[in-house]
Amino acid sequence: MAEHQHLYLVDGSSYIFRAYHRLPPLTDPEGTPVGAVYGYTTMLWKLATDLDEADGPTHLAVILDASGKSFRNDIFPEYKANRPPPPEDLVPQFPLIRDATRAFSLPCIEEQGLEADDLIATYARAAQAQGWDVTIVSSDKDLMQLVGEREGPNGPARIDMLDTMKSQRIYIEEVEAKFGVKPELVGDVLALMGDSVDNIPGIYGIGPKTASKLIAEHGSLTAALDFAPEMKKSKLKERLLESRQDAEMSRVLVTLKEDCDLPQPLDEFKLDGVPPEPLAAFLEKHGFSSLLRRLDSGKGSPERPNNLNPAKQETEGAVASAQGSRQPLPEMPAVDRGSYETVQTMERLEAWITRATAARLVAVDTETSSLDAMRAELVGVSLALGPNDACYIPLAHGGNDMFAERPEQIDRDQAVAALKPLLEDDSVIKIGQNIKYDINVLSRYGIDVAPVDDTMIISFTLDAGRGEVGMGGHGMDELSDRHLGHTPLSFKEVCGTGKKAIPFGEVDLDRATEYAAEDADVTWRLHRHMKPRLADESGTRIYERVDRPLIPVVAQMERHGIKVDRARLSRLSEEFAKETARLEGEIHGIAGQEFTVGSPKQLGDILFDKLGFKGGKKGKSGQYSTDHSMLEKLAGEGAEIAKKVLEWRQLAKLKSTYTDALQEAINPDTGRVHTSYSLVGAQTGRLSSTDPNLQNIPIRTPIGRQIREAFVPDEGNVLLAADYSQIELRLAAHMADVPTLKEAFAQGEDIHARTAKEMFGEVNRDTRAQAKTINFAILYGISRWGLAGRLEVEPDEAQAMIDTYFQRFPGIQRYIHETLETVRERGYSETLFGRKTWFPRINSKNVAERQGSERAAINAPIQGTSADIIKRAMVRMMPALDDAGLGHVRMLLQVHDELVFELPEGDVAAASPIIERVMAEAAGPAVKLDVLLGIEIGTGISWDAAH
DNA sequence: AAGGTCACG
DNA sequence: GACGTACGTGACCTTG
Repeated sequence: MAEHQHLYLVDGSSYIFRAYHRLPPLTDPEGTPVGAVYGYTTMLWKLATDLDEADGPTHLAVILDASGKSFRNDIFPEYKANRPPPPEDLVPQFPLIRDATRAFSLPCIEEQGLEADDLIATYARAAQAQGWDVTIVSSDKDLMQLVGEREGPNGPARIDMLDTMKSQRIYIEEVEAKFGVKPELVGDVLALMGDSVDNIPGIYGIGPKTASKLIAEHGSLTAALDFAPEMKKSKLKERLLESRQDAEMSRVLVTLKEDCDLPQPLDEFKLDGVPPEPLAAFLEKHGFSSLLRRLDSGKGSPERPNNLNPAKQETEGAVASAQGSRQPLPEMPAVDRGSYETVQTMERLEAWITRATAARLVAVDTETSSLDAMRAELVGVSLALGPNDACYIPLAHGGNDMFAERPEQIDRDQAVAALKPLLEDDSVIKIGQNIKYDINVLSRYGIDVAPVDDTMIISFTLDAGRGEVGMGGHGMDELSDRHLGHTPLSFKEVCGTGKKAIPFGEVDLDRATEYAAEDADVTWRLHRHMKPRLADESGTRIYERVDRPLIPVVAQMERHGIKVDRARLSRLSEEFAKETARLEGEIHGIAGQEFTVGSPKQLGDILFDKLGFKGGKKGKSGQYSTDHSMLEKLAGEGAEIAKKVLEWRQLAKLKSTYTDALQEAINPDTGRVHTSYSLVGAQTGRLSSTDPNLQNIPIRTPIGRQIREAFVPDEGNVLLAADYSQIELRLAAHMADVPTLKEAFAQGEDIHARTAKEMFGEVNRDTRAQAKTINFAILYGISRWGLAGRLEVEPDEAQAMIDTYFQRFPGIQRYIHETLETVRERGYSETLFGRKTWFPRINSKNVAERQGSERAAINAPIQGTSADIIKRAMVRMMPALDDAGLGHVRMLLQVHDELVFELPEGDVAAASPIIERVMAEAAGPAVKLDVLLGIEIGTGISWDAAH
């Protein structure tokens, strides 16, 4: 009797996508993401060592999708065209899958022009024909067409499937349960359903239910389509008649090709034990130490012989292994600026590109003529592959100076063309310090830099709040000082400062190389130093899944920019100029003298000394306070001059900060305004916006709103503004677990009115306004004096309100207490998604300092969670719109709880529900909220009109 | 460069 | 008894 043979065919490509999404984002000691590879490795381990199991494999091969187009694209060019690009930290794992397979000494099959499914089908049929049993390790629904039944001892051999992720075998019964038809009809069902991920059209409006019903009733796709004319009138009938061709083409697309040429004969798939040496080297390299120990202990197999459940069970072990096994990093040699190369020939450039491609990790820095990425000219590029292994490629030095001799340099276009494949190579990670800048500069030269890693953002993930106040502590010079004990050449030292400053393009090449190559070198070193800390300090999740994928998204928003109506701003500027001039005259008249109205010092002296109004001095400067609340108070007492100064200030502010400045900010090439978002701007994880700041455009007063009317869509388009309604209060309700608030949100109540009712028993304009103030006070960390000041009541009364609030909304007090306890103990707060913010002064002896930290610490988890949620929505937004054929919708702005889009008017109906869904569901699946996230959407021909 | 003020969430 | 009083930002103006 022939020995029983059982072939396992592993669908490698589909496995790693699922492993990526199911497993935590681990990184190896060098900082390369390996979560999916780890999952894949444990699965292979289990399979390859299951030889002795009853239903285990005697033969095994891994089948992968080859890159590039398949024959299906010849049938239908748009096949798989809608696929969003794979996640950034998954891309570099693809080549590692092949490494892992080779490490097990297993065959790894892929063929240009064929998909893994076709090879699997072909091998499965070939093995079946020889009387072997076959198990397909996959859960892909297309492959379910192959599943068959063993029809008695002499019938054809069995083909089944194994979903290792769910530890589930898929036999014919499971296929029938899923599709309502036998496996041979599954293709007919799929042809009707279509598949949005693969862009198989199917028939619009027919989903899995209708499709399987039709096929089950009529017995085949052709029969169902033939029957359509006899159906009674319905939408379904119309669609079947209209889209018959689509369905027939879809049927061809979902058909598996079962007669490919076999790249390797079946016999070579024989399992013969796993040679330990290459496997050990692989496990060692990637820090999979728990697997390595098992290998060393000679067991050769994981400890669970009976159940197939590697993924779930291995998760914790994986974390432990990736974190625990890391050896101390080798010392890096001191920075030696003399070691850097100036690359001046194509030959040398090609050599660097070849080495960088092989290294799979390269630090990149661009030198330019401007800090504004949307205007900067490329002056040079530096690369680093290791400590003191860096170069500078000058591209536009000396070009502007007609008298100096232009130093030898590679032609810029030629260099850009040569660098493009490297900078776009999926398997090479480009490290940058604030790489969003380089992405945007290079994007204007036709290079789409990806995948990327960013030392500034890694630093922010690890150390937000830890640095000195100001710069935020994530600039390169500070990081280099702090982590490497090295002070790099500063830009000032190289280019000078103030009037004597020269553009970088005029720096001589030796000096330029020292500066530029050092920046890349230092960036590479910082990456080596900090990236592994992410795993050790539980920063990987927020970095890999939120902040890092956000980089290209925000970069694109910046490149889009937003159109601004210059003429409209100019008219407003004129109006404001006239008004301020008039007011200034009147103010001088009342004061009885001329003075600078814009000087708080002079104004204070006029008001309180000359005119004799009562008011207090302020702080150490000894200057009178003249701020809004003080002027309001004086105005309330009848001071005409205070009213006029208030009005003057409003108009002067609007003119200088908005109507004048925004006109200046219009980019001459694009005609639009391109802000720059900082991903490390706010300690809580919020973005910030600069040059110009588009997150503080006026909205609260009618006069200010006129500025919003100048933000407009392109012709034929509209602006769409979508914002989270009361997101921070909703999050507070969830995080502090406040039943009353949660219920109020669930009922869709006006939350401030509800608070007023709880607090004062009565809802009117006054009590609602007070309640609103109290709600915000809670979010910001309350004090009786602060609240008293805002509500203009006595501190005792404010304290009574706080007590009532805590009583009516149990949970809040506990949240505040527990948050502070944790922060005092650990030094940092955490959002629901694990983002940390450090509070180094939380235990300060200085009371003001300490209490300030306490208030910030109460607020940070709430503000930070809200920031995490909208960031997650931003990351998912374009793929979701793309899927719906709305890839042309442009996401332009983010204002903390609001996203602004530009799209053709006709697409509003299609895009709105997608935008709403992505935003509303952005917390999941990582976090399940007890409250719904409400989204409000508006559209219009200006940003103002969209609200 | 610092302080004051005020625009936003 | 001090210390100042709501969280997070960025831009502009005046002053030293």
